[in-house]
This record gives sequence, C-alpha cells and structure tokens, in this order.
Amino acid sequence: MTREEILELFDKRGVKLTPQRLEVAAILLEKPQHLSADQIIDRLRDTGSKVSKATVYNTLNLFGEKGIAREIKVDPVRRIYDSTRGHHYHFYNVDTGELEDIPVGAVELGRQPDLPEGTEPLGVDIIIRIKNRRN
Amino acid sequence: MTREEILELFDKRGVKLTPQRLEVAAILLEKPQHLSADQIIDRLRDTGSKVSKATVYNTLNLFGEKGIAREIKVDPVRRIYDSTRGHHYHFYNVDTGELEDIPVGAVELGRQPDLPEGTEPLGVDIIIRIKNRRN
DNA sequence: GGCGGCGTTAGACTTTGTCTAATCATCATT
DNA sequence: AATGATGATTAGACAAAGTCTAACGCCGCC
Ligand SMILES: [Mn+2]
Ligand SMILES: [Mn+2]
Ligand SMILES: [Zn+2]
Ligand SMILES: [Zn+2]
Repeated sequence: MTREEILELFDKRGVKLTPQRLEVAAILLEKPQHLSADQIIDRLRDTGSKVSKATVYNTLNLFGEKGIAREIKVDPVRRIYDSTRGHHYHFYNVDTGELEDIPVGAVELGRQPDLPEGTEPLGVDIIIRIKNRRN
Repeated sequence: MTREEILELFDKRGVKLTPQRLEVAAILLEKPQHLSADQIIDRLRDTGSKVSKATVYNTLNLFGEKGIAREIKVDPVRRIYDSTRGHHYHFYNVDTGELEDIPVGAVELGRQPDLPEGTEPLGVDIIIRIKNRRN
C-alpha cells in the first residue's frame, strides 16, 4: 500500500493523520501480512523511528476500531494485526505460528445457524489449524 | 459429568489421577460451559479447595493436550476452557463476553480450501461474533 | 529405610498491554 | 502574536495472565 493510499484510507475512515500513525501504517500496511505489536515496534526501531510503545498500542487499537487493520485472535499470548482488510479466513500453522490468508471464495459456508435471541451478527472468523507433515 | 465418567476419561486419555486434577475436572466438566483459569480458581476457593494456581494452570494445559478440555481462543487477554469435547463451533457475544455452543450440524461447511504444501489439518475453529441488538 | 520419579506448591518472574500525568502540536480566537 | 482549548504522544509505572524455579510431598520399588 502506497503512502497515498494510506492517506486516503485514513481520510475515508475518519482517522486523523499524525506522523506516528503514518509510520505504523507504513509498516503494517506495506503488504498483506500478520504482525504483532512487538514485531511492529521492532521494525520501527530498525528504521530508526522513535514512536513510543504507548502510541503503537494506541494506534493499533484505533486501527482495529476504524477498520484500518484487523485484529486476529489466534494466539492467546499476543494480538496479531492483519493488514488485509477485506473479508477472509486463515490457516494457522501451530508448528510455525504462521498465519496464511484464505480468500472467502475458497470456503463454502452453507447454512448459518440461527442467532441467539436479541442479537445481531458482527462477522464470522474461521481458523483452520494445520501442522507440518512429518514425513 | 459424573465422577465415574471423569475417572474413565482420565484413564482413556492417559491422564494420571490426582486429587487436584479431579477437583479441577469436577468443576470444569460438571456441565457444558466455558471457563477461564481465574474462574476455575475462584470456584475452587469457593468450595474451600486449596489447589494452587500453578497446579490449576498445569492441569488446564494438560487437559488441553490430552483432549480432556478444549482451549478456545476468543479473547486475547485470557484463555477459555470448554468442557464440551466434541466437535462444535461458537457464538461469541462481544457485549457480554459470553460463549455459546453451535452444534456442528447447524453450520454447513461446504468446500474446504487446499492446505498449504506439506501440512496436514488439525481442525477448524469457527467463531461467529455477535452483539446485542439495541432496539 | 532409601531411592527415583512425578506432582504440587509458594512465590518470583516474564510478557503483554493499559494507565497516568506531563508534554507537545495544532488550531481557533482574540 | 499571545492565549487557550483540544487532542496526540510520551516515559514509565502499573496490572493481569501465565510460566518458571526450587523445595517439598507422595508413592511405588528395591
Ligand atoms: Mn522484540
Ligand atoms: Mn478472580
Ligand atoms: Zn489475514
Ligand atoms: Zn463450546
């Protein structure tokens, strides 16, 4: 994602532009990927950036709320942020910890169950757990 | 689940019986439910039990590995253990934090995507996020 | 009775993320 | 230009969940 596209996305989602938010977005939204807050901080440090830990967490929470990135719940010890915003599912390799995207079209989700009384749907998360085949 | 059934399950899954493990199992496996480690510790304390925090965590990890309970990844701040062992999916109410079981039959999972090279499947987790309808 | 192997335990410790209070930046008003 | 309001950023304290360590208990076996 280019700088221009990021600015456009911020604007469309009502996120005020700041240098720090742009730095975080430039790393996370660079390409389709799944990163933890800590990985993002490491990469910021690698590029010499001084954005604080608090701001990185604030920013990632904001990105999650505003739909600029997606928070994936797959590892109980850390939150993973997904730069791919469109609807999709995931493979989760328990051996490597890697996440891989599954396009919506690749899964056929037929019948959906009735929702509990007085609730409305927010979304469906599908995680297919896999492991390396030991030959 | 009765005490007898628990002993049988321990035996079948190769889990050595100890008083502490039985206490934890008696609480978690009593009925279909979703509990955090902290909730289990609270209930143990309520019944006057002195099982240590370390043993509760050890035991829940063991139960997870041995298939005596299922670990649900839905809330990044705490692990949830599910007493229902059979294959099923979940509603997750983001307003209340409640989990509700979805029987396998209620979801039609048609086409499954091709797995990444050199991997084999472990299982499919489906979480349907819902929220309370504000009228 | 002594030994070996687990399981349990208290409490220290680690990791992830949040909070607080101070500072900074931006913008509008005078 | 100064003032003030508002919101973002920051360092570091803090909180919460879970793991680790080292000591101790228990039990079966020699
Ligand atoms: Mn790091
Ligand atoms: Mn509690
Ligand atoms: Zn993804
Ligand atoms: Zn369940």
